Amino acid sequence: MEILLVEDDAAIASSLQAGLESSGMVVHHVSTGADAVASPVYDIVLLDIGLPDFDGFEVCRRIRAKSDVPIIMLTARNEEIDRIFGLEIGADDYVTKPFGLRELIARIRAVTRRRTANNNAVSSIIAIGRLSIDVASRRATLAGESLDLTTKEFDLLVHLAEHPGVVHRRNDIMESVWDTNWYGPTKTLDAHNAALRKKLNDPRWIEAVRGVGFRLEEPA
Amino acid sequence: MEILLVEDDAAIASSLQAGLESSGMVVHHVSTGADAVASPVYDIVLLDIGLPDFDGFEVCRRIRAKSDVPIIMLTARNEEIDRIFGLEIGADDYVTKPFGLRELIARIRAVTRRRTANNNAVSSIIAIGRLSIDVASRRATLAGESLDLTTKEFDLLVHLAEHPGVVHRRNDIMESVWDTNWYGPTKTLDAHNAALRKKLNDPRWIEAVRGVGFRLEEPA
DNA sequence: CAGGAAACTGACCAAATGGTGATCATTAGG
DNA sequence: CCTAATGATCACCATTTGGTCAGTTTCCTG
Repeated sequence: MEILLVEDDAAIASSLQAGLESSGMVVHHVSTGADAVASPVYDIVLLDIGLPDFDGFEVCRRIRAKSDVPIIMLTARNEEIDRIFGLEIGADDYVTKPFGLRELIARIRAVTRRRTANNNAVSSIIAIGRLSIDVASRRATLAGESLDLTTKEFDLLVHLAEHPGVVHRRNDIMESVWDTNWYGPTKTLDAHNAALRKKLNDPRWIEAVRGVGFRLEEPA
Repeated sequence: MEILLVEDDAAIASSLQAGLESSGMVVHHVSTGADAVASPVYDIVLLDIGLPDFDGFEVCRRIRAKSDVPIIMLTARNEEIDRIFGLEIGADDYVTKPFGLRELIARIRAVTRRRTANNNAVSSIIAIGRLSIDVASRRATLAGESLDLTTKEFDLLVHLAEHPGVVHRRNDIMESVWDTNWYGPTKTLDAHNAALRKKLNDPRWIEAVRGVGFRLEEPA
């Protein structure tokens, strides 16, 4: 865990640095906002609000402009909480002085844990050529354009997209999307398939394999 | 208040245990570092430094690796204080033997009080565009304006905001906010959802995904 | 204890969605 | 080239779902 500590008070900085390093963290210390903005990207930023050159809010904004790194603000007075809040800068958390080292470490862990947890939840994206499907947020885009799909259309697309290029049998699709493996005389699947094809613009996205089922693949 | 007492001297341990229990605390006693590390999490740990297997510093470090529980070190000799300081292990306080029971109890109270007080001063922020939510202090602002939300509205907002952009199923929302996964014919969720939308000014903040649930996202 | 805010509920409505079968088009195989 | 089988398309109808609202109950505060 590599930390960027932005703090102009030398006493506070060295004490924090010692404490954090004894917990196995690597601390890079800078004392001005300019240095902070110019620094490479670390795992997390601890940012004091009272800085000599420009204030912590501005630093926060500039870091955010180029990176998504977690930021914890260190604030001296309680009143500053309201300012943080009002400004709606992109900090992940804040700690008010005086704070214990334990508090701070716990916060660092919490923020990074939250970050990675969120990333995991978002990483359910299927990409097939120009087609991109985010299963968790139930959205699909084609060549950057958002597709407006109904529930069944989306489920059908996901089922096909989970194994692009392979043929899915009608029974399997019915089981996965409609919770029944019975494919009667109805045209339900075909109807939704048709709707999906139309929204994909090019019907070749979904190829019918006669007597078997369907296959999803990017048109040549 | 449940206490984990880590002490290998049987005489000291039983005397401490009796004293603490007469003050209304529940004491779990183990006599080795291995047992201490393997114990579940209690409200506070009293940790003797002179242990038979590995020393108290090591135990402290290992407990810290997995938990944020307050720790008070019990040290026999004054010189050890320096070691505690120098090592900056994550102990919250220490008392030197011999110590009075009254003093120990006072320290326990002080540490736990400090802990909870600090927790109040520390908070975590979820920011989604112009919307900012402070979960701990239960406040939300939109474009700098404070939002006046009811309990359920706030809980609902937090649940959605923890994963912005992803679709939350009605069942999941009910479970998280209402402690029931049953979504009957009632319109409870919809009613609160409507109220929240109104307070967010723009109904597009919360998008309904038909047949599935809801998604929170900043309107374009 | 009274008043008011919050929470819950069920009825109602409008719109989106899904299912159906008739009909048309295409393909495979003889 | 013909036919049977399969897939595609379309319009229509029933159902489901979400949004709104008003009325009632519950809870909290002064």
